Amino acid sequence: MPSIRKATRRGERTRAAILDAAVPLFARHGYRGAPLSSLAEAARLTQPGLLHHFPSKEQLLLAVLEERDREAMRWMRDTWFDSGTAALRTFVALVAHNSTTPELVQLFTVLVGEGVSESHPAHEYFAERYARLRGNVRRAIAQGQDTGEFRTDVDAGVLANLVLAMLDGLQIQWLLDRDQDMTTAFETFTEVLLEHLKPRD
Amino acid sequence: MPSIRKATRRGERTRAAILDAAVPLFARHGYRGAPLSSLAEAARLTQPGLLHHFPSKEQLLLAVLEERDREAMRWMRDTWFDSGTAALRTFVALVAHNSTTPELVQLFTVLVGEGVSESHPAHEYFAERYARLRGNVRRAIAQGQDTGEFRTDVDAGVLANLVLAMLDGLQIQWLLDRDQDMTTAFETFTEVLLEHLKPRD
DNA sequence: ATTATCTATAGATCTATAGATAATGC
DNA sequence: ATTATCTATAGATCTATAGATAATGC
Repeated sequence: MPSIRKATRRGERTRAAILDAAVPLFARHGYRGAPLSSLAEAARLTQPGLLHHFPSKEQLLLAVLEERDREAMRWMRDTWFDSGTAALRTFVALVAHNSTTPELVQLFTVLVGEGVSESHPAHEYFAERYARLRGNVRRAIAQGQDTGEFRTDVDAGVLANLVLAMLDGLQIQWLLDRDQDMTTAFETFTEVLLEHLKPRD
Repeated sequence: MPSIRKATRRGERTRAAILDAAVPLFARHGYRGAPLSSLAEAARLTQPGLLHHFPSKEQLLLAVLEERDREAMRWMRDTWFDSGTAALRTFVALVAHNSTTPELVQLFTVLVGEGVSESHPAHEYFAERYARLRGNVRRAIAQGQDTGEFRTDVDAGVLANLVLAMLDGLQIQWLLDRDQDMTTAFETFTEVLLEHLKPRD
């Protein structure tokens, strides 16, 4: 309290409120389907009021993605790198966790779909995000291979592709029909994969 | 020629031209990102000229999806139902085929992403499409289980989810980075799955 | 004094309709 | 005669800017 400058200056609070308010709207309607006016209204501001904090809609989108990505990363920090098996099983826990936050799942699914378009402001962002995630997963699997935990005659990069693809694909189906249980499905996938990865004699 | 009424009445040709011209634009920019004016221009019409054939942009979108779905279905008709193994391997061939038509892959990936939003005009369409595809895949696997080709202690419905999810997920990664070879990846997945499905002693 | 927020509005763009003109095909 | 296409435009909506007013915090 004494030496720390009051951290909640008004601007910071408003900025955070805008980022929070934008999540459900971008999730429900996508970037192109959510007008600035509705984003501002959700944050209890006028539209120029919002633009005082984010100079354009594009920059707001990127700020939302970075903010939510940072939070998602925090969730699974540290857990990964004990063993390859533990790393893969952590993804099952991640999927189970995601089932409790449909809004965030929808945010990323809707935006990555839009973002496949090269003309979309988050196209580069998603390309880089996947490259990074793929690298993380690949390294976890390669480490399991190095320690003799996993068989070595399979390409860790390809397996990383499969893991990420399964996450995204199951989310799509779940969002289109909540009866499709993505946790059970991903659990099955993970066990099939781990069985396959057992070193052969 | 004699009794068949001239099949290419002008209206039908224009309608087909509109549907064809819409594919690359919806693929590149999504439904919300592709204005009617650009769709009309690509079909060499004015905007009201286009709306003479499709009374609204929504109806045009649905017509495009149904048209392209019909074509995609034609591609893999009949092949499926010989054996469960053949059915699953057919999907590998489908992925290889898809690699040659990035525009169509992008069309469906971008639109299904947008379509996850309940406010999107194709939301219902995609929900039904996935239910139908899932049923088809599930039946192929269940048939393999009935004939003793596959082990029976796994849920065919869950496996159908996995197969469709993998298709979609790999497409996303491929579209974001064409270096990600989805055919090899899907082939690996299929072999892992088939190995797992071998009946145990 | 500086930062946040608002009112007002420019300027572009978007879907859809009305009604006139041109082309087509029985 | 019917269908296709066009011109013109209504009416809504969208992003962003200019400039005035209100609130905040050293």
